[in-house]
Amino acid sequence: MRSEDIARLAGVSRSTVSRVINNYSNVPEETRQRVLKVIEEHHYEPNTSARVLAGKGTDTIGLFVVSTAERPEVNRIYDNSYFARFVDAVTDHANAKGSYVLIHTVYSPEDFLRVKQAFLQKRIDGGVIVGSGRDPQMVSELAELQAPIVLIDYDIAEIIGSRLNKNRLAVVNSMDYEGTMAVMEHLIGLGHREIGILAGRLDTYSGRERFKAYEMALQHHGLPMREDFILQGQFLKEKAYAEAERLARSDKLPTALFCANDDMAISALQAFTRHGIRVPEDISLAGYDDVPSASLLSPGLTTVRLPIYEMARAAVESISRMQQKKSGSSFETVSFPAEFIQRGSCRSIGP
Amino acid sequence: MRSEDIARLAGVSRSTVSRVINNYSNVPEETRQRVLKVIEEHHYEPNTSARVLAGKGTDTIGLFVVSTAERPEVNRIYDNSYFARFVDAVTDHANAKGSYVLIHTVYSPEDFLRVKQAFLQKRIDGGVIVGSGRDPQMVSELAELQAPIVLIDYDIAEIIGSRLNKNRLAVVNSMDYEGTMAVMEHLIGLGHREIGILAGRLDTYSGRERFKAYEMALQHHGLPMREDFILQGQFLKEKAYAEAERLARSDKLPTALFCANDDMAISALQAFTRHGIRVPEDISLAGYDDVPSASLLSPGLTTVRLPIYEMARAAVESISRMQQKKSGSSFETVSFPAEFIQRGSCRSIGP
DNA sequence: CTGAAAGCGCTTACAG
DNA sequence: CTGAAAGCGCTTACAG
Repeated sequence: MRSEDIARLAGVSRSTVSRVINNYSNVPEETRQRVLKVIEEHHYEPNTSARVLAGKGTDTIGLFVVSTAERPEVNRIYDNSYFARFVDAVTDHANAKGSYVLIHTVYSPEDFLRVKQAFLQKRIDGGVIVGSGRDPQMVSELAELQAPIVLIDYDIAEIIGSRLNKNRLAVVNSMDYEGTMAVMEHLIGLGHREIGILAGRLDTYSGRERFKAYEMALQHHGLPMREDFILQGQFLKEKAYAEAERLARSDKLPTALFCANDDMAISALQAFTRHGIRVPEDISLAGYDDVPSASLLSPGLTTVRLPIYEMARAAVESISRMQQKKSGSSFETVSFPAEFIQRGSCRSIGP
Repeated sequence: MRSEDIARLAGVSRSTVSRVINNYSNVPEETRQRVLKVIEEHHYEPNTSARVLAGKGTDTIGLFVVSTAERPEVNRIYDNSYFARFVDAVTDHANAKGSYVLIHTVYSPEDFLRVKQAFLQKRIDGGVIVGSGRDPQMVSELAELQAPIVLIDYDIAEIIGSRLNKNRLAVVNSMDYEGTMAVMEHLIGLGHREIGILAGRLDTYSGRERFKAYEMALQHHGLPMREDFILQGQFLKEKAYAEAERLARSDKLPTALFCANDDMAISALQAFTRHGIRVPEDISLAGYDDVPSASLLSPGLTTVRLPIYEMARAAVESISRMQQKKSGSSFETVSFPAEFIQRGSCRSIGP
């Protein structure tokens, strides 16, 4: 069934059918109703490819999850609490406002080609990129696409300082520095002076911010920063487990360990438990993100809630806003506050 | 940049450009290379809408998550461990074989209209439906679409028995009955004779199968089935919490409670803990699905691993297979075994 | 208010 | 081996 069939059945031209579909005002109510009736009766839906080819939007936003560090042979985004939640949140917001979401994950250069293709082949009206990390090459290639793009968790300074095309580009972050600061102040307030960190990927904006805040907090309070208390977990569960295990086997434990995300904190907890180190009795533990499991552990994990839902909403809204304004170079940026969440995994240590 | 530009630059016609893009064999190597070179240099990508309109596939599969029972005003798929994992798994498999995934969730009739539109508007080559439950109306509307469709977790008998168009329709399930049986046998083997159930949605295939197996196991072993030990949780966390709480307050507890999914088991655990009922000392608890949190709880949750990854792979492969064969009515169906996983939440009770 | 016509950017018989 | 042309199903100036 094509618009031509509808036109014939309703006794009008294809032009008129198109006008009622696209809500043109200059169609008499009587005609509109007649056409609408035929459309309904035949469950007619206009072919999207034809509409897009004729100049309409796709009503689809792309969502691209970049995770080049993981091993492609294993489960891909599957099992990564952080990414999975972004996918869900973006989908929810986009669907709620009537857009479809086109998803592709990126684990390899070929995968990245697929995201560029999604734009170049005009499959989407704009795209949200999660996890571009510190890949200026990737970001500049995306910016050249000239399509509405939202980067989630990306260093704004890097964009401002670059020769990047900032036209129709937006960045959505959360306040990782402040969030981490809250954890550190909490720990220090509880009397901890030997605080370690299980750091995330430092080629990631959030990874760097969380690390910086850790350093700053120690420095601010005149606390020592010990090399052996700095573990590189790279936001990966296995890596974090190995690092925590290494710490567990060493002769000296910090009294508290801040983990740059919950997945790593949970891995650390498992490693500690396996080595007979109790949380929080022997070591206090804090995470970041507030994944669903965080509240289920015993003790509950003290952490920071990452405002994923709000960030996803901002990203989706940003895309449609940028899509509206064809002209001018808009460069939006938002940063959402994160909420410190105190549970039982950190204890007070007396003097 | 359009194919015409490439043609001009390469000194050939659009026909030839199209032939090299589509890998026609009758293009001399020399010509092919010349065209390819121009394409590369200009980062040319053919417009998908035009290709589709001219008869090519969309290289996109739809993924539709139906969850009409939840309240739409709250977070949507976000926070539902089961659905989120399917989304991830299907995306991974589809992306790995070069397909995009178009997602839309369904919480209302309007949302369902959007999934039908995805087919009718020719946005996708086929679709995977998760959670259609026992909605014959929905399923028959989908079947009429005549597009490759895979139903996940749907009663095959209902399709066989119906006048449904089974052309290019497939069903992917897991062996819920057997999986539940394994849990029940385990419980009974541990000496439990008073076993309750926190049931899932009975308008869902898996919900019914798990309930049936529960009944059958009791019956087979001559154990009583007590009304007050049958709780309706509907696969919903809050509902499960409330029901578990009601049980906790009653004067008589079963010695073991089988929960039709892990989310509900976790809710029950929380409710019990809140009421001073210990697991497994006061009551043994088992779940289903093996969500990531299941192994993190203390005690670890005894459960059944739902083979989501394998099911997703089968669904994706099924779509492409059905898409190939244009002719004949194919009706595929697969059911994956589920694996019983013993952890610490069920204890042996002596005679 | 409305229709004929051009155009969107491809693909693929068809003819040579 | 290759090009001209028709066709995919819409939308939107344009003219009336």
